[in-house]
Amino acid sequence: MKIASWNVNSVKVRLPHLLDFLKNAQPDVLCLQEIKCLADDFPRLEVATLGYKVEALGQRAYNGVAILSREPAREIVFGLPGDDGDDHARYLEATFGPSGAAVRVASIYLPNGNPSGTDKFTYKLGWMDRLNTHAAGLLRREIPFVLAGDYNVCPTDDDVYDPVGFRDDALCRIEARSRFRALLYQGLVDAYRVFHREPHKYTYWDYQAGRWQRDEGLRIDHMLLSPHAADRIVGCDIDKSPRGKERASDHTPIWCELAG
DNA sequence: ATGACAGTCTGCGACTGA
Repeated sequence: MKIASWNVNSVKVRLPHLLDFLKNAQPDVLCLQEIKCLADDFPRLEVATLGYKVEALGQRAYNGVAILSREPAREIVFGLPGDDGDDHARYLEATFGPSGAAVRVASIYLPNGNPSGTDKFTYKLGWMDRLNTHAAGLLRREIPFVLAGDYNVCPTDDDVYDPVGFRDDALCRIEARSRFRALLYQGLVDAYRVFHREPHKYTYWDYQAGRWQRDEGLRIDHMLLSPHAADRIVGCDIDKSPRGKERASDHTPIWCELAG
């Protein structure tokens, strides 16, 4: 099962690139973030022509997550549990694959949290605490799962082109990094690091100041695997080709492949 | 450095993102 994740920064604008990616990468499951539209406005017919079904949690103008899949999603959860007052469309989770090799997959769009020291930063940290609590519940069920998406966290200085300049950025603050590590300490595996040890590999490059051309980016899109899912991993990589296109998203896809 | 870039709607400027 090939699972991919991509912050498309508007699914309407990125539709041609999305269709190209589905044709080229052929994922079984694709998690999307920042679709920036209502679920009813997702271009379902266009992706259906390529054989993909859509589950989406959207909102007007901002945020919004979706999961595309060849086979229908089961047992869908809309929204990250733990705060009934949270109305941001940032979390969608469902089960995919045959019952003998089922995988629970979540598409997550973790809050950015900038500027640090504001209510936005507090919201980010609270969201990460809820994600840790939710992951603990998933682990107790002993179902293989993959938490895929835009975490808005650079786990270490190796994941930032300018660690000094980003020292006080919400993406690099110790409060965010410690909560990301808490996910790892629960037993989750950073799929990319299973296969790639080298520093300065990125999934995001700012539109400004020629960051893409200079390869000055951030590694903030991650696929965290439960131990049972990690047992099955046979590959993981960042696909840089969509970022180089005209009118690209500022993020590029990451994917992993699980046996079975 | 008042900045850059890109998306959305409140729309031809303001807000958000990372």
